Amino acid sequence: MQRIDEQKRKRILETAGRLFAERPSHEVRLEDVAAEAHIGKGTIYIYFQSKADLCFSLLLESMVEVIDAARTEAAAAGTAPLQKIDRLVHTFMPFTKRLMYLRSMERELGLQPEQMQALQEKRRELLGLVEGVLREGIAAGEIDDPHPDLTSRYLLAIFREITYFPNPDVAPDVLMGHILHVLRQGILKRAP
Amino acid sequence: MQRIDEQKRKRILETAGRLFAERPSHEVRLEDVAAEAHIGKGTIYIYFQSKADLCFSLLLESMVEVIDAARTEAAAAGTAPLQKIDRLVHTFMPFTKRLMYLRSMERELGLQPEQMQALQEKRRELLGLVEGVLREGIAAGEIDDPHPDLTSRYLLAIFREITYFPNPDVAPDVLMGHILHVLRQGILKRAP
Amino acid sequence: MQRIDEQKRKRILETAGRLFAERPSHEVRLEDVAAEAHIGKGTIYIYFQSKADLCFSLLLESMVEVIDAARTEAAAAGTAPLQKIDRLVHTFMPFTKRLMYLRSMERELGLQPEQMQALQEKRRELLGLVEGVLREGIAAGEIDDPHPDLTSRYLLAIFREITYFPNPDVAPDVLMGHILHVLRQGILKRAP
Amino acid sequence: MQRIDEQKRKRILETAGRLFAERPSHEVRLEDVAAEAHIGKGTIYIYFQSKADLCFSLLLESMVEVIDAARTEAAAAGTAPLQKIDRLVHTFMPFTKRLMYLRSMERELGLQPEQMQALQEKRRELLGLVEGVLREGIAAGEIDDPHPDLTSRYLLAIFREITYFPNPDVAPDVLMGHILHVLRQGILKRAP
DNA sequence: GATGAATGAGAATTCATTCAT
DNA sequence: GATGAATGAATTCTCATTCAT
Repeated sequence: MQRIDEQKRKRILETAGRLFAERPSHEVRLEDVAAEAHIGKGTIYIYFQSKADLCFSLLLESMVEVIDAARTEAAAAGTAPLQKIDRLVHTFMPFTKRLMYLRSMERELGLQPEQMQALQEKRRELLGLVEGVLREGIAAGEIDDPHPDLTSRYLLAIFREITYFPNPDVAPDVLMGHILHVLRQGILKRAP
Repeated sequence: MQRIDEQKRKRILETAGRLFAERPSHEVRLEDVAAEAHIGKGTIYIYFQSKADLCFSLLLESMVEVIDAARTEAAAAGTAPLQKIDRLVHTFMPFTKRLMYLRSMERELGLQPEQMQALQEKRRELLGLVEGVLREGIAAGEIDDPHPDLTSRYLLAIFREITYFPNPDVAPDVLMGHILHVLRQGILKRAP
Repeated sequence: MQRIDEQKRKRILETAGRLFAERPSHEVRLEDVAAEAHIGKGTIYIYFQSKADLCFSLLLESMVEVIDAARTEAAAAGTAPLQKIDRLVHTFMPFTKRLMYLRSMERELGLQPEQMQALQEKRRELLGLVEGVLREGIAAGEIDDPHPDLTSRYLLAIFREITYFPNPDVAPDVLMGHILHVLRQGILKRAP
Repeated sequence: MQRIDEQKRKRILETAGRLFAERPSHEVRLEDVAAEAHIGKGTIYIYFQSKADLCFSLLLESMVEVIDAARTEAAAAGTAPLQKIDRLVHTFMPFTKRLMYLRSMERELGLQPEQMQALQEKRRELLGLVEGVLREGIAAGEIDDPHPDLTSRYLLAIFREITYFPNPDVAPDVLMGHILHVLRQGILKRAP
């Protein structure tokens, strides 16, 4: 008698994550996931209730991971706020990329309201981390932002955009540098 | 594919646009489009080669429309650059909203490379308009932005984000005002 | 443009009837029905909403047919009641045989309450015909039965039984003759 | 197939009997049976070769039980034949009810010919008991029935019918009384 | 040109059965 | 012997596309 194997659950999730990163969820057949994970099709249904549940789990657990990683970065002491933002973003990127398709299909998954809420909460948590960094800067007198909640959303939006539609002509460093530049001083010319 | 009745073609496109705005493309059956447009299912295939082609056409022609509208705004003389940006964005919004689902499904459509390129080009044109406004401001000495090409992308990303995930707690005006605020002076506290 | 073809609907129903007569409904794949009817699998779904709906329609329309046929027999004037019963039964037999499997699977079909009721009603109608013949006999002073409603049920039960489990050792005529014999005088010996 | 624990085998059979009495066999998963019997799913396969074999065993052993019980009733001396019939029927009822679904699915089970024969034989045995009672009555000059073999089938058919489709409007006693009434004197009016 | 009936490829899910532990 | 995790065959229904009318 084999035991329910957390390892196997992880393996399914990883495999699914890989495939869902390559193509939209409704083009990924669970049969493919099973084949890639070297398990039987039915096995997936032992660990997940349905395809939607698999997607949801993948989404949620990925967010938990990224939030954990980000929290560590955000907690690092003695760093300038904008630098922290920089770090956070670099933490987000691989996750953002991997979940690209899944995120955009969230509506199609037919998730339960409580699942939607769980995701929503994670999203808020993530935004909260960025916002927190901004607020720290405000508290420290280093940042002047009347709406750090909105700014954090812009930041994530920008990161998503440049992750989903990467521009090969512009090096990521240049990009990131420029974002910080805009954050730092805006784009309005000011008198010397 | 005959092109007899341009009116009918438009009607199909409009109807499809409406339905694709409500739900993801693979949940919109061509039968629904036909029914709503009061035509036969087969008729769609007279005007479009396939469902993907219909989506592509919708996407492309919508972008042409929005670009036209935006070009007019961008050409309006005697307006401050950031104000023009504001105007542009208001022009984009309804289109962005309508194409929300379609955009995020672009990859699933299985478009031909030349179709992808056509869309890419339109996108660049749109970004170019925003970038142009920024460059005008730079030329006029009103704006100081080393990468107006990147800034224009940020702007569109932010507009997309706030369109896709609207936050009912923050009035659009506050939002827009804050975006412009950030653009204007960044978020870094500066000595008085 | 082909028209919705009542002929085709009938053909599907007939084909299905044939297959459902041979084996239990859940062993009959709609694909088989389609193949036998020389139509595409999807065509069935044009004429019927689901497999259950097909089964229901088959059941209901067969009952309508048999009731029609039986009504004619029952209306035939100038026949002795027990002879009428004999006739009715001969009318039922082929239908009973054909619907054998379907009847016994009715519960599995997951029919809608209103569908159940429709069938129930037809069943009552059928029983009512037999009961009616008995009541006629009662009215004519030829029959003495305190519960013709129950007797009609027994009759149908017997017919079903001998149809479902035919006994090759006993000729149908002998069987039928014996049933009528029992109905006529019971099985209790009486003094001469 | 080992036969270690006869207790366990019985428990499985009982549990299965309970579930098969509630819903058709193909809606009863062996997993359910195992769960209800508080054993592992695999254990069933130690005692039975397959689901069909389990059903067959249930059917056969239930019939053995009912035949045993009925034999006792039939052997009771000094009772009028029709009264014995009445008793027999009351013995059958719970079994008939419990096997309702299984009986009607017999054909789906894909039983081996020898299994079919075994069941057939039990069925004959059961009918034989009823027939025996009738023959006793004939021998005793109390009954006048040229075909007690057929009459016994009618009786069982009627019992099955009223068990499968019970009519809440008619009390079982009335029903049974009427059946005996018909057996006693038929339904033909006779001159006084 | 227009239509909508016909088609059939395609995918999620279930569950009897097996077999490693 | 007992278990239950693993397996994969099997089937319904959907919908883009075709084509007879």
